[in-house]
Amino acid sequence: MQKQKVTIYDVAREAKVSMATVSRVVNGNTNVRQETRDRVLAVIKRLHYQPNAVAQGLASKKTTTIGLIVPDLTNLYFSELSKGIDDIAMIYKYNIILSSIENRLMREGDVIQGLLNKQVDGIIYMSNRLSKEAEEAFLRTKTPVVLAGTLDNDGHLPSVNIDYIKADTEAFELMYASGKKNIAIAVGDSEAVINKQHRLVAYRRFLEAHHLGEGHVYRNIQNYADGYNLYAQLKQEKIDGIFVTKDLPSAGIVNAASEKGTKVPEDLEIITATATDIVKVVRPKLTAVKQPLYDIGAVAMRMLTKLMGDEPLEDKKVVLPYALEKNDSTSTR
Amino acid sequence: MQKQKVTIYDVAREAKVSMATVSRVVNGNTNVRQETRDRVLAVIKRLHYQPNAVAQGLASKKTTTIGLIVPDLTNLYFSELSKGIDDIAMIYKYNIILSSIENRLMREGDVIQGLLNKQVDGIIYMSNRLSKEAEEAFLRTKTPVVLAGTLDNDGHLPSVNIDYIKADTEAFELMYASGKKNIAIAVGDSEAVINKQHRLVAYRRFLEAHHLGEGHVYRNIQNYADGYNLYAQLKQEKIDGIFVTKDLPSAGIVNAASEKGTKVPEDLEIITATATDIVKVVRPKLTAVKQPLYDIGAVAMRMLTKLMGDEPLEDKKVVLPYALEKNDSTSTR
DNA sequence: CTTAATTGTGCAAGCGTTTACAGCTCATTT
DNA sequence: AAATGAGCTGTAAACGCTTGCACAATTAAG
Repeated sequence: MQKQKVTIYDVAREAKVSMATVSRVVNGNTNVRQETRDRVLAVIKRLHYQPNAVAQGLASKKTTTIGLIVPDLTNLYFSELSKGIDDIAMIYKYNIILSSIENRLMREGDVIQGLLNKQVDGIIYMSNRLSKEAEEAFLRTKTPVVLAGTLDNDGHLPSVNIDYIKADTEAFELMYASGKKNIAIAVGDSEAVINKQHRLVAYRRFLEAHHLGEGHVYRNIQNYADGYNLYAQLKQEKIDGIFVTKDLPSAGIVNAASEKGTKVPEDLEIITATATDIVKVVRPKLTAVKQPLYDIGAVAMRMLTKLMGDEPLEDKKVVLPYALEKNDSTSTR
Repeated sequence: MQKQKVTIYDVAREAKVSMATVSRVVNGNTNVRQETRDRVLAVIKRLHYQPNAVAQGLASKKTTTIGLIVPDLTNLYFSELSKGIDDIAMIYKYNIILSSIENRLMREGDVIQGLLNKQVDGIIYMSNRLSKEAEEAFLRTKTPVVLAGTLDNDGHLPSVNIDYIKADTEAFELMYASGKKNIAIAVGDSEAVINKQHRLVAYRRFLEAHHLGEGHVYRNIQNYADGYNLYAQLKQEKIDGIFVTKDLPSAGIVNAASEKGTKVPEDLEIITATATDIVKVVRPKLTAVKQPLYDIGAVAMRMLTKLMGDEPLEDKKVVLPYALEKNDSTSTR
């Protein structure tokens, strides 16, 4: 990169004003005579002047950039969230630095430190699991942080979610209502806060409420193949209803069941916790908890803009409504 | 943001050296005595000094940040590409500024200018369609640009792709070989370079080669519903084979066909141009062109690092191999 | 033991902005 | 007519770092 072509200084010289005045014009400061403003704007246009955001960042200590921490973009759950974040960020003219924490090339703490070094004005974090080092880094820094579709253990950090316990309970009860008695749950990362402290808790409470015994918890069910392969075990353990936290494994189960002659929903009901496009592609269509992913992202970003602008937050923990979308993998009765 | 806690100046004072030396240590410059280096490193550690990347950027004119322009992250095609880019970027310690150009809140030229103002060291652009204003902006700037899974009209910009004409032809021939005579094509944006100058050209050539007449081109087939609704028309026009550029519409067609009693692949064969997870979820499984999306992204990013480091490029246009994955939506014979 | 070459280190001038603060010009008030 | 104050504009000091240049210290060569 060579020396910048046109700087604020060039504009100042051409417009016969000081850099300060040019800066004021660029930043929309009102304390500039209309006539002067017009002259400066004309020069800016003529010279194609564009402010150097890095220099602005250094001088003003604001970069209008936020960090977005995400485990896996190819997961529709996170990409939908990202879209909501991105749209609101664009409205408020923030750029997003994307930081993937999926591959273990870099420690999560270093990723966050890198963002902080770039002087981001704020951070949005999403992951099934808030790592200890991330949590510590967040509590240490003064840079605002919001969790989107993610929960921390002690609830210190601002976050946006749905009521997972309520949603899951509703799902379990739906299957129970159609007569299923051997209802299981399949989760991805069983140590993730959402699973450990919400989904699995809901499951246990459900079992107790109806005296259904120990139940069946399947862990580490992450992708299509995991679901497909899980089917054999479900059959063996005579599972007649299952709640699956991820969309792809749900599709795997359904497809395996269809191939092996198990009727869905008559012999096996399935509800998935994340309604994505997958849900309508697979046959039978999956009954699913429809999370307002886009909105979760959008609200999280809006919260972050408030925090970055030192505005007060009404609620630190925002809970958005969900819907249980009844399709063909549960009985319609 | 308050004034930075620990600056290079603090470290210099504590270590009894000049800022210049601290800077050299931080940047791994070899011209520092081991003893001095150790002393400085010790102080850095003790004070938890972290360099301010914005100041570094201003002084060095390098931000170790690249811009990534993408139309829609929830599209698996782009998120797979992004993953490849991200991984390589991380290896080379570049951060990624994500810029979505899907919503029309901002003109594409402004998005690019914003990236340039942030002094990104390079840009990777992906989109079905390289807009005129983007192309002009790219040719004007000295900042290196690489296209990933995208083509420009005149081939001036470095890019990474597969041979679409070859892949599509292979797909058409596969259907022709199983006896289909009324083969159609369904594209998303028919004005996109890839479609207009590659896929549709391949289609026309195929028709001519086998004297199949005018053929049928369906345009603007973008999502699941578009595909689902297209089925009626296919039936009416007695289409017996179709090549679809996107994955979700393909699934829509298959599902509609199954519901309406059309047998796939006996009565209707379908090949999709982009093999994503969707392909294996839908039944029958879709025959698909498997593009090496991750690799396209990775290679594009690697090319960009070379351009940013002023290294020479062996090839300006990289063409990666693809595979035609034969599944159940084409006859196995 | 001088002289030349090779490190190692500091000085200070940037990089392109923002932003107190001060000062100047006029209109308004007394 | 002097004083007050509002509205504009300029001066210059940051912001935190890199880097060319000069010079000191060390080592190698003659």
